[in-house]
Amino acid sequence: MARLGTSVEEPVRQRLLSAATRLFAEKGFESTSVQEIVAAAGVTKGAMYHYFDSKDDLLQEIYGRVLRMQMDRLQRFADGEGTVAERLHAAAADVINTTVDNLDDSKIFFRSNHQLAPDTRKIVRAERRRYHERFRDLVIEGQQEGVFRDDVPAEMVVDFFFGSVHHLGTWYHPDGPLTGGEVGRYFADLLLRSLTPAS
Amino acid sequence: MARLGTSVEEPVRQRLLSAATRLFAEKGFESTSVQEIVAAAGVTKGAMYHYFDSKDDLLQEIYGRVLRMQMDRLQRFADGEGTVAERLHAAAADVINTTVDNLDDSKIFFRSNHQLAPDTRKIVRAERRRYHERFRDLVIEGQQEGVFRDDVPAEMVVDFFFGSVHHLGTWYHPDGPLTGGEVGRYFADLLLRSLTPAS
DNA sequence: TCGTCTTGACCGACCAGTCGGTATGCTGGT
DNA sequence: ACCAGCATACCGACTGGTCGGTCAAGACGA
Repeated sequence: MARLGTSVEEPVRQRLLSAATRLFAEKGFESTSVQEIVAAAGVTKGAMYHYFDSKDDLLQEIYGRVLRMQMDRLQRFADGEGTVAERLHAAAADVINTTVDNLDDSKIFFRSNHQLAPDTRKIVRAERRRYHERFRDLVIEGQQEGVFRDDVPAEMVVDFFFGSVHHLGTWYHPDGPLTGGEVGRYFADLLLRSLTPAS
Repeated sequence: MARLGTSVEEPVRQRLLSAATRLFAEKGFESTSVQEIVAAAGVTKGAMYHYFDSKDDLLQEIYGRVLRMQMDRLQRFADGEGTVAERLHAAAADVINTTVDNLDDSKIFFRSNHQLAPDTRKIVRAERRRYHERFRDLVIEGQQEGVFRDDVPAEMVVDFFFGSVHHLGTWYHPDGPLTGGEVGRYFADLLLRSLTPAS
């Protein structure tokens, strides 16, 4: 069933994931009941528990999706062509863009950490650390080349920048005056300038 | 009651507020039951509902406290002495310091917005906007004087910086290697440098 | 005795998750 | 061509338990 191109309807599993993402982002994980999720997806509880082990399982699925996407995109830009400054700028602007394009995912990702099962939380944290380290290595690379100032630890720079990314879910509205690309360019500019050595 | 310096024990109201703050920060508002709060404060539910209207009332009280403190401190630095660059640097470093010193408050403040009653949320948002605007005005002042670069909107700079503040609750640990003062200095440096005009 | 403070049993609502059952359709033996 | 056997997909009433909040009654200082 559901042969390519023949089915207009999303499969049930996907509908559940979409509904859960929207609701978790809007009202938070704890304030969303399973009943609401299945109602939004147009199925019953039984169907949900057929596809997922638990409500937490839905959340884990969302985390996995976000982690995979973030890492993929960072790799692509960090290992790309150009000077280290160009690569850092491109990677930074892309993170903002991706975050803005998947705002619901990002809201959940940054706000629901403490709802994860301890084991899952450990995995997420480890994955997240690898991600930050890849970003940090770009900064260190620039510092060693002498094109970035090195009187602030690279870790600090990364935490500084990712704060801004994290924060996007709080203030950015897709129907506001700014596109994701614009915010991405501004923020990447600010990051690069804060790294410009004194002349 | 509770005359200054005479009572060794914190009054019940204060104990409840402290316990709620600690628990909300640790496990989140929705995952903390009233039962746990009153147990941690060493009183019963009845006592709590004598001092507070509801669980939400506790949260509102915490928000009010944070809002008042933030605004007070910003005013003091923004209206202080020195060049605009010095004042912005001092204000920025102070926000970080205050956030780190009251990490539980900050975690709650930045994570529990969507649990607020709609009316309260409106008030909090308005107060928060006034706060951001005061900060933004400092940036604009520097841009008009020509000591800050003005090719990035001041609002963007403020959102960029407060993201980093917001984010502190996620990664900063009081018993880690960095003091709040150090983080404050680093972040304020990064902010000021990102505003340095091309020479 | 009056008002403030505190108690703890209790309430109805709601929650995540379970379970017995049904419908559908594929598979392979005849 | 047929049917028995079985797996997948789904249903929705139900359960055990927790939740925020209430209330009548007591404790106690003024």
